[in-house]
Amino acid sequence: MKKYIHISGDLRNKILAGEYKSNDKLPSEKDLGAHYEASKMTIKQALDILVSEGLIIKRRGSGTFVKDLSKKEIDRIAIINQFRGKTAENPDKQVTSKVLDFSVVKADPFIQNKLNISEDDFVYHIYRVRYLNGSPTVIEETHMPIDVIPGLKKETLQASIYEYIEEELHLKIQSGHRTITVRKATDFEAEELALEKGDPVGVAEQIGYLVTGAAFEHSVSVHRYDKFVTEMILTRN
Amino acid sequence: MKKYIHISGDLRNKILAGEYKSNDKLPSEKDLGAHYEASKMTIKQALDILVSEGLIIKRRGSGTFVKDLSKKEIDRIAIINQFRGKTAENPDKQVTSKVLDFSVVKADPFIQNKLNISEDDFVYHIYRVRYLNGSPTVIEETHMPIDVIPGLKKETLQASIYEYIEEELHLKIQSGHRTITVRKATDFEAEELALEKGDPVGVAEQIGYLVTGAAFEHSVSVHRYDKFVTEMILTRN
DNA sequence: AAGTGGTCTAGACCACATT
DNA sequence: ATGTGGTCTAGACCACTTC
Repeated sequence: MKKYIHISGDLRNKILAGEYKSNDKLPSEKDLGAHYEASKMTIKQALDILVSEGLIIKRRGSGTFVKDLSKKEIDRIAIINQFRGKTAENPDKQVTSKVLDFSVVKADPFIQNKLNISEDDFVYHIYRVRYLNGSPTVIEETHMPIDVIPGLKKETLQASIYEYIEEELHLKIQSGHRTITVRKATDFEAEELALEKGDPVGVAEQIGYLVTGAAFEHSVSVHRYDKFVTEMILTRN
Repeated sequence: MKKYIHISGDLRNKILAGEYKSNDKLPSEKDLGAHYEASKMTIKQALDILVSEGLIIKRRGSGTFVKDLSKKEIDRIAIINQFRGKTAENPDKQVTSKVLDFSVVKADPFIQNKLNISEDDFVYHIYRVRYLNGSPTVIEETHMPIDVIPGLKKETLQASIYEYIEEELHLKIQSGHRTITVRKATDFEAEELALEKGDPVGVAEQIGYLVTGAAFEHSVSVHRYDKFVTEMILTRN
C-alpha cells in the first residue's frame, strides 16, 4: 500500500467518524510526519487528496482544518467526482437496455472532430434506451472508433460497455470531458422516456479517453428530468 | 513566480500553440528537469497540473503524451473548472440584477443544516433575478450568515457579491460544492425568465466556502434552459 | 537492459499568520 | 519570535513498458 494513500485514508476515516469535527485543527504536517513516520512531502501529498475531496482546508501560517461541512455534505463527499459507466454508477439498481440501433458507419464531420479521427475511419453507432429497475431513464447515443474498441457485440450493449472495455479488452479508461445542458424533449424522446411532449431533459455530452490518450467514445445522453443529478466540487485556483 | 507554475504554463502554451501536437510525446521528466533547471518533483508538480486540466496523459514506463484532443476541446480547456460569481463568469457581458427580496431572517432548519449554523443564527436572504445584456437569465436565492459576511447593502446586490466579499471584506473564497438538477419552471419562474409555463430550467444548488473553512453561502439558482451550460473533467481514481 | 514515471526521504528556505 | 504550510532540491528505490 502506498503510504500517502494509507495516510489520507486514515485521516478521512477519522473525519467521517467524527474523531476530527468541523473546524477542528488537524495536527501540523510535522506532527503528522512523526506519527506516520513519513516525510513532509508525503504528508502533503496525503492532505492534498483530502483538500481535493473538499474535506479539509489548509491555511499557510495557521494550519489544516476540517471544513465546516453539514452532515449531508460529508456523506455526499465520498461518492462524487468519479468517472464511471451507468452500470457502475448504480450498483444498487438493475440496469437494462433497449438497443435502438447498433451499426458501423463512417464518422460524420461532427464526430470526426470530437473523436479526432479522419474521414475514412469507421465508428460504431450505438443508440440505446436505458432502464433503471425497469423504468426508462436515459437515451444514449454513442460513437466509438472500431480501431480503438474492436469486437463489440450486440449482447455487450445489453450490459456494460465500460466493463467490456476494461475486463475483456484490458484497456484502461482515464478520463472524460463532459458538458451538461438542458432542453425540451423531442417527441421521440418523450415517448421513449415516458414523458409529455416538451418536458425538460438533462443532456450530457461526453468524450471519453483511454490512458493511452485516445478518445474512445463520444456520447450524448438525454436524461429524464426527474432522474438527473450531477455533483461537483469547484476550487479557486 | 513559482517555478512549477512557470513550467506548466510554458508547456501549456506550447501545446495550445501546436508546438506539441496530439499524441506527441513530451520530453522525459529527467530531460525537462535539465531544460528548466528543476528537480524531478517540481517537474512532476508542473505536469500534474496539465493532467488535471485534461491536456496530457502520463504513462509509467513509457512517457508523457499530449492527449488526443480535438481542436474545440483544446480551446475549451483553458476556461473550465473555476469557481467564480456570475459577474466574473461573463466578463464580456453586462450583468444586472433585479432584487426581489433582501432581508435578514432566522435560518430555517434546511439552511441551518446546509450552512452548518445553529437555529439562533441570522442569515441574509437575497432573492434576485439576474440579467445578461438585459435579458433575464437566472433567478438566484441566496442565504449568507451575517456573522460571516457582515455589512451587505442593497446596492451591493446590484453588482457582484463575490467582489464585495473579496475586495471590501478581504475574505478569500476557497471552493464550492455544486449539485445540478433539471425540472419544470414554476409559474413565477416562467414569468420572470420570460419562459412558458412548464418550460425546462437548470437548477444549481451550491454551498460556498471561504479559505477559513466557513460556509459563507447557500444558493439555489434557476437558469433558463437555453442559457445553461456546465462543463467538467472527470478522472478515474 | 534501459528508460520511464511513481513514491519517498531529509533537509533547505520562503511566505504567511499568530502571539 | 514561533509555528505553520508552500516550494524546491538531489538523490534513492520501485513498478512498469519497451526493446
